[in-house]
Amino acid sequence: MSADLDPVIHSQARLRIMTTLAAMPEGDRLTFPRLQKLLDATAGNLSTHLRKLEDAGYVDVAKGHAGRVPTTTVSVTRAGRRAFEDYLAALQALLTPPTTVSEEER
Amino acid sequence: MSADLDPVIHSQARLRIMTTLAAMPEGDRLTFPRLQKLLDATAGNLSTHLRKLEDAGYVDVAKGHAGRVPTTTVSVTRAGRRAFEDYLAALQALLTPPTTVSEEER
DNA sequence: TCAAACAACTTTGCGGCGCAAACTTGTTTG
DNA sequence: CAAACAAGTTTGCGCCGCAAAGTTGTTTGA
Repeated sequence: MSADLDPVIHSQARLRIMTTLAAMPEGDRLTFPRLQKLLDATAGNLSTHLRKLEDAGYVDVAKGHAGRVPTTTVSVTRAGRRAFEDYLAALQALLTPPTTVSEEER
Repeated sequence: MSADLDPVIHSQARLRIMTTLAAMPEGDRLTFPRLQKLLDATAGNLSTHLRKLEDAGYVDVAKGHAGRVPTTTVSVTRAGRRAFEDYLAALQALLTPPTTVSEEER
């Protein structure tokens, strides 16, 4: 009945990633190191989480070059924003207890 | 800096358990089967999650007898309520992005 | 009266997840 | 040219969550 929380988003780390990215104006991107610092995550950790979000189509990970140094940048996709909104709605619903439980007895 | 989400609470299943129990008046208890039905969980699943919450001191699991049938009842502890509130606060904080990121460059 | 079905849990087994250490590739500095 | 550094990625391992199977005790029905 009640929608499940998207497991791709429901995890401390990825939830923070999504929150951070979704707060930016559409189209804006963050560099990998910047995001890493913001979240205070290890690179390895961030890398694997980003991969998962990417596999789900929630973020776009692009390898570009800043000067001659290869730099990875990240942004939310439309689908990502949508999934995040859905997640928030589901969370809201979950945190609202079933309003004085229906009258089905034991 | 930002407080972490209590991992004991941050999980679809246990979050729902805590939400349900915390919505009840202090001292009220739910039977195991009732809770199981409310959450639409398997007994095994519910059992292990309750154990974890119990180990953390967040719920009180009592084995009593209804008539002559042994019945397990559950309720939140004071510590549980407190932990749940803390969790909600931490979640709120997490979902509020770092308000236009501090001016530490690159 | 005794066995078969049922109720209420608990334990087990296993696949998947998240983490940091270790590795890779490329760049700058002494 | 080597040593240190930066930016990621891959690997290995321990923990987690799930449902199937098991346990204990009770009710039903032949």
